[in-house]
Formats: sequence, C-alpha cells, structure tokens
Amino acid sequence: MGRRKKEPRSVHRENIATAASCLFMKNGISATTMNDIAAEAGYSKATLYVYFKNKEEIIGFLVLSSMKKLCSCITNALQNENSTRKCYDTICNGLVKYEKEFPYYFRIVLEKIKIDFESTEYLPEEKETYEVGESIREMMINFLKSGIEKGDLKDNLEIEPTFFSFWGMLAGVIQLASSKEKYIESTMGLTKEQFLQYSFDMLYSSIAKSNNEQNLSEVQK
Amino acid sequence: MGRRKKEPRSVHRENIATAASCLFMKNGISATTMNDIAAEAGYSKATLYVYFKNKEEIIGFLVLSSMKKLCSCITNALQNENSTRKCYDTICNGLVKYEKEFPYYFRIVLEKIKIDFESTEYLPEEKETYEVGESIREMMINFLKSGIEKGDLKDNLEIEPTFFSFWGMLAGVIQLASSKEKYIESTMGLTKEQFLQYSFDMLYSSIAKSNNEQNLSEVQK
Amino acid sequence: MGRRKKEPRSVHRENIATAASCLFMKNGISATTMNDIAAEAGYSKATLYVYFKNKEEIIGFLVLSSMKKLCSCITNALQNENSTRKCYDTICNGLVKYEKEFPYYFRIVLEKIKIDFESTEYLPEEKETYEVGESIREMMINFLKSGIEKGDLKDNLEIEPTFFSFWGMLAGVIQLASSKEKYIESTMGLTKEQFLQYSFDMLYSSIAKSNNEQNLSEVQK
Amino acid sequence: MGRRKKEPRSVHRENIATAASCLFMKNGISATTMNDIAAEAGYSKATLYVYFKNKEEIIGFLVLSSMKKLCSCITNALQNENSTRKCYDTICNGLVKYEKEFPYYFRIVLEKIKIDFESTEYLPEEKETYEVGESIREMMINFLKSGIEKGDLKDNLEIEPTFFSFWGMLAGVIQLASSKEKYIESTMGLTKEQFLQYSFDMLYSSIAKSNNEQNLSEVQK
DNA sequence: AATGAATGAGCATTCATTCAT
DNA sequence: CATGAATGAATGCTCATTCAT
Repeated sequence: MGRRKKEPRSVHRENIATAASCLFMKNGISATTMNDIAAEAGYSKATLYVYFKNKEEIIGFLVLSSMKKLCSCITNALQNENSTRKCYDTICNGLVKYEKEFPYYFRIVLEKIKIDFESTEYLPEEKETYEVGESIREMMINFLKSGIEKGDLKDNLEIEPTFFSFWGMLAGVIQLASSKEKYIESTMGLTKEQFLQYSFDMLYSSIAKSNNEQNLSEVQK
Repeated sequence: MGRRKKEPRSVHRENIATAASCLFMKNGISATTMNDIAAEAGYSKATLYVYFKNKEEIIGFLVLSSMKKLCSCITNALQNENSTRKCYDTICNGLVKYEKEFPYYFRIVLEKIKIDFESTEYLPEEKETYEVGESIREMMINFLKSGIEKGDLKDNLEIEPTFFSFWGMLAGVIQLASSKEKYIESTMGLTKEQFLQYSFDMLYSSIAKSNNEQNLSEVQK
Repeated sequence: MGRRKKEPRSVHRENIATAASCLFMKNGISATTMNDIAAEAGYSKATLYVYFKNKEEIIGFLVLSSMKKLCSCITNALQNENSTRKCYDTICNGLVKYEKEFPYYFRIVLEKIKIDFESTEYLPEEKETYEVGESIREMMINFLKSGIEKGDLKDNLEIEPTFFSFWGMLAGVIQLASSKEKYIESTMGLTKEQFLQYSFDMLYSSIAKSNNEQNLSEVQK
Repeated sequence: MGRRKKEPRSVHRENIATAASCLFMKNGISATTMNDIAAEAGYSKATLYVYFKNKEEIIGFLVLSSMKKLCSCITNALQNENSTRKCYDTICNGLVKYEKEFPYYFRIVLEKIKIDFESTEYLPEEKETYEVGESIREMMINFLKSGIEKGDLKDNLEIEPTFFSFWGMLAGVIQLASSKEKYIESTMGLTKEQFLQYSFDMLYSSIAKSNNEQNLSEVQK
C-alpha cells in the first residue's frame, strides 16, 4: 500500500478528524468506532493512534475546531459595522450553520464540557476549548452592551444572564428545529429555516427596546 | 424460584422501569447495563426480556411515562383557572422539575425520537408517545390562544410556531442551566433557579402584550 | 452448540482452569490468550468471564490449587511416621512433581506474590494462597524441629532461616534441573532425576547431624 | 539528522543496551516497549532495528554482557590466591551483586536459554553466551577441584553434579531472598544480607570437609 | 546511516440478547 | 413464569516490526 508523501502532522490530524466528523454526523459519536474512522480516513487503525491519543482526543479536536469556526463566524458578524438587528441575525444564522455542520458537538459544547471550576487541571486542548468559549461569551456580551448603548436593546437587561438565556434558547430551538424538521414542515407548513426565523424574531423581541419595525429581520421586511 | 406473587405484567414492567430509571439517572443511559437493571430490580436478567423486548423498549417506556407526568403537570397548571402568567410559570416550573427528574429523557424526547412521518410503522409504544406529545402540544396551543383572547399575549402571534419556538427555547435554557449550574453560580452569582426565572421572564416578554407589571413573575414582584 | 448440563460452578471453573494450566505449561502464561483458553476448554470466550473475573483470577486460582496439592503432598509425607530422611525425600520429590505439573506457578509462588505486609488488603483468594503458604511453612518448620529432636538434624540450626534457605535452594535446583535437563544429560550423563537426587543428598548433608549412612537416600543405598 | 559522530556500531549497541537495561530493571522486560527504549536511548525506534535484529536480541545482548561481568567477577575471586572459603564467599557475593544489578537476566540465564543441544543452529550471540557459561562452569569446577585438593572440601564430591546443584541452589536462594526481602525481615528479623550469609554457610557445610571453624564466613567469625 | 511513517495482528474485556429447562 | 447459562460480536487500544526515503 502506497505510503503517503511526507505531509505535516496537522494534515493527517485533519484527515482523520474530517473522516470522524463525517461518520459522527451520519451515525452518532458512540456508534462510530475507531475501526470505522480508520477505514473512512484510509488509514490503518493503529495510525489513528499515532495522530490522536484516543477517541476522546478526536472528539475534543472536533469540538475545538468547530468552536473556532463558530467563533470566527461571530467575530465576522460583529466586526462589520452593522445594525444591531443585522448582527443578531448573522449570529443566529451562524449558530444554525454550526449546528448543521456539527450537530453532535453542539450538544457536547453545551453539556459535556461541564467545566469544573474547582479543578484547575486543564489539559491544553481543554484549556483552548474553554478559552474559545470565553471569547465567544465576551463578544456576545459586547454585542449586547453596544446594542443597549445604541438604544436598540432594552436598557434594563442584565447582561450576563441575558446572554446565557439567549444562548440556551437559541441552542434549544435550533436543535429542536433540526431534529423535528419534518414534523415542523408537516404541522406548520414551514421550512426549518422559516420556522427558525420566526423563533429568532420572537427571541429578539424579548430583548429589543420596543416593538417597532427595526425588530423585523430582513426576511420579514 | 417463584419469587413474586402472580402479579400483572404491568407491575413487573413498572418495577423494572423504576429500577432502570434510577440507574439511568445515577450513571447515564448507556453506562447502565441490563445486568445492572436486573440486579437493581431484583429480577434475573432474562426476565427483563420477558417484560421488555430490549433495552430500547425500557427507555421508550420511561420516555413515555415521563411524558405522561409532564403532561399531567401541564394539565393541572392549565385546568385551575389561573392568570396567563401564573399558568406560564407553572408550566415552566413543570419543565424544570421534569428535567431534574428525567434529565436523560429530556434530551431523548427532544432529539432521539426523530419521528419519521414518512414511515407509518409506529410501534404501539411509539404511537402513544407521539400521542402524549400531541396532547401536550394541544394544551399549550390552547393556552396560547386563551392568553391571546384574554389580551395577555400579543395578538399577532402565530400559534403553532410560537409554541414550537417556545418549547425549544425553554428546553434549551433549562438544559443549559442544568449542565452549567456551577458556571452560572460562579460567573453571575445566581442560583440555577434564579437564573431560570430570569430566562422565563425574558421569554415571556417576547410573547406578552406589553411590558407592564403583569409580565413579572410572582418571584419578581 | 449443545449447552452443557447444569453443572456446578466449580466444575466449570475446574474445566477452564485445567485448560488454562495445560496451555500455560505448553506456551507460558503471557503467551496464552483468553481466546486460547476458551478454545481449549470448549467454552466461548465470554463464558470464561462468567466463571472468572479475568485472566489474573485464572492464574490466581491455579496458583492456589497447585499450592494446595503441594501442601497435601507435604502433609502426607509428614503424617506417616517416617524417618527424617524418608520425609525429606518425600518432600523433595513432592516439589519435583509440583514443578513438573505447574512449572510456571513455581516461579509465581516464589516471586510474584510479593506479599505486601504493609497493606492488609488481601483479596479472599490471595488470602487463602497466603494461608496455604503459611501452612506449608509451619509443617516444614515442625519437620525440622522434630528432626532435631530425633537427633537426625544438626541441633544448632536456626529453624526459620534454615527452612527458608532450604526452600529457596530446592526451588532453585529443581528449576535448573528442569530447564537444563538436556544439558545435564549430555554433560554429566545423568537423568534429571538422578541429578536431583544428588542435589537433595548434598543439601541434606548440610542439615544432617553427621555424615553417617542415614544421610543417604533410599536410592543411593 | 546527523546526530552522533560516526561511531562504531558497538557504541550504538552499547547505548541502546544500556537504555534497555535501565528500563528493564525499572519496569520489567515485557513492560518495556521498543518505544521506551528508543526514547531512553535517544534514538529513533527504527534505528534500534539497525543495531539489533529485534527485542529478543537486545535481551540476549544484555544477558551476555551481564554474564561476562559475572564471569570476570568470578575470575577475580579465583585468581587471587585466597582460601577456599574466601573464594566461596566472593563467588556468592558476586552472584548476589549480579542479581541485584540484573534481576531479570538472572532468571533468563537460568531458564529461558534452554539451549537445545540437538539443534546446532546457534546464532553467534547465543554461542558466545554459551561459551561464557562454559567458562564460568570450568572455573567453578576448578575451584571445586582445588578445594578438594587442598583438603578443604569433601573428597567424595562428584564435581560436575556438585557444581550444578550448587549453582541452582545459590540462584534459588538469592532469588527468594530478593523477592521476599520484606517477608524475611518481618518473619526472621534478618536483613536480606544476613539471611543470605546464613544460607551460604549452610550450603558450604554441605561441601566442606568437616564442620570446623574454617566453614564459617568472615562475617560469622 | 538514520528515521518518520505506517501497520498487521492481537488482546483483554464487555454486553445485549437467546434459549433450554 | 422465570431464569441460569452461554455467547457472538464488538471495542478501544498496543506494540514489535517494516520500509521508503
């Protein structure tokens, strides 16, 4: 079997992670075996262990890299000097895209990483994951603050809890939309996207200052 | 060994399910083996298969029975002629209680049962689960309708999507609060309950007619 | 595959242990896999784990049962009212037989069980192994004492160290004879048995009172 | 990467063997991987295979080199014109030192190298090992002969079997003392060294002419 | 000469499930 | 009805060894 050209370690990690991601998405994480990943990636099973310590590390790698993507998506949304509402929509859509690409990490990011604030023993990778998470949090908080300053968002919002509620709710509704897509279509006659847009509007109205036209998304207008 | 008096099948199912539920909650679903369940329930492992087709069916049974509890909780909330806001709070708290009691089914109910509307092959149990779900949906929809009629909720709400968004968001924020309890405490100095109350208020404001006092929960008042 | 008749647990343990013992002897312990044992015993691999917690426990079981045999062999040798020398020979031959039957445990018994006198956490099986060992020690010590009393053995022997030296030496020479059997034959023209007899005589002379005829084994006479 | 100056093959073998020896002693032979050895020696894993055919050969090399050390130790003991007893003690202590330094080869030397006298296919290394062994044997035999001639040892000793018994017994008691050091201390209140001295005395008395003072070691005197 | 890269062949262990009694 | 007994099929992981460069 032809050995690969000497490619940097990171390429192999990427290859393996991509294969894993693909299978995780198709069959779920725990139903995907290292054997499967090896086959999909075109490596021998033992080679997987050359590039990743174990399955856990593959998952961690994917979680981290997915969070990075989400992070840069949000960064972009906020960097361009857009209206509060425009930013909001971009963030929401970023999350939707993220969930579509990494449905399983969505959950992991939200649940599994029950960061233990007592123990400061972070593995380097865990640490980075945590940092990216914090970075997202900061951006979101700045977004909320600036929205308030601009007069777009209610000024009696408590920033931190608002962000957290917000985050949980978006995650919840996106997951629901994703898993019940067909149900939504058949019951409401809405595509998943339409439904989510409605949800995002609804959620926005809970933080927006008043119910004027600016609260409507581009789509609605 | 004739261990138990001849008791109806349902009693045995209940016994087994109770044991399973207990272990699921303690150790998670996939970490709980049929062996564990048998031991906990005081039956032989083979007997489990007399009363349940397989592990899956035990889970399904628990999902169903948990949904029934949730359903009756909501029923109660709505039957007593309370204010819209009161009902809302009761429903929210019902969900919180549900998540606390059945953390694993919460997720399953929301995700795993990707009911396939194409395939009409419902197992009887699945069908019942579906029906209970529909029943909850109906009640919630009636709740929204009556809230609108009473003038408590916005009258431009699209009932179905509102309900669905609502449901997803509540689920999301409850799960988040549950898995990041410590984080919430250390970052915001709020208990899980306080945080959730804030979230519920926030969400309510997105469906309530105006920002007057009635939008505040009992607690806030 | 025909299920076995309902036989007591101990029978299965015996079957498995016998198969394992057989393979251990042929190929060594670490070269023998659970697969091999299962095949040899005519059980499925999973069944092995029904009767033994793990490979370690199989080894422990064999060590223990081999020690029991050795113990009863020594018991017999000492119970019959024989001359000191007769007893001595019987003990030696018991050890030879033991080594022939359980070559690997011989080493394990002597080395692996580095009983940790600090920790009192004995597993039940370990405890029994230890007890059988102690029982052998006691018998041997009584043998030495009685030999001294009878005037057959030197009366300035320090019992405990003598026993221990004795034991180590016997073990050493038996192992050597066993592993270098061919070498012994080709170099000295002696069978393993003849060689060992010589060794035993030599060793006996180091504890026997004087170099008179009673120090000769039956064979030599 | 030209890491080292072009050094002769033997230097690399030595480096690798030293690293291996170090790890073998710390963790045992089978628990030491080629990876470990490579890391410890500062070579790449593949390079190990440039200098040694396989793990087996590394072990063989170490066995041989350890035997050489033992051999020269014995040579020294016998070259200096000492009393029989003095030589005896030196030899015994040489073995003790050897066991301390190479606990794992001790066993291997005694057991694993079941030199097959039928097959004449010696690998060169095996042959050398055999030769060193023979050389040790010769010296010991000369020692015994000279002891007899000097009138220190019994004159009815059969030289070859005596040597072999002797060897096995010493090995046995040294191994026992080493693995049960704590047990010896707690049961007999003797250090390993004290116990072994007792054993060596005991063994000497089985070959020494009579039980006069010369049979006592320096220590005892 | 030296090695980075890759892997085949295993291994102990687990677990949901079946079936004869 | 209840179950003791048995197991097929996996699973994550390891390691000595090979080979192209």
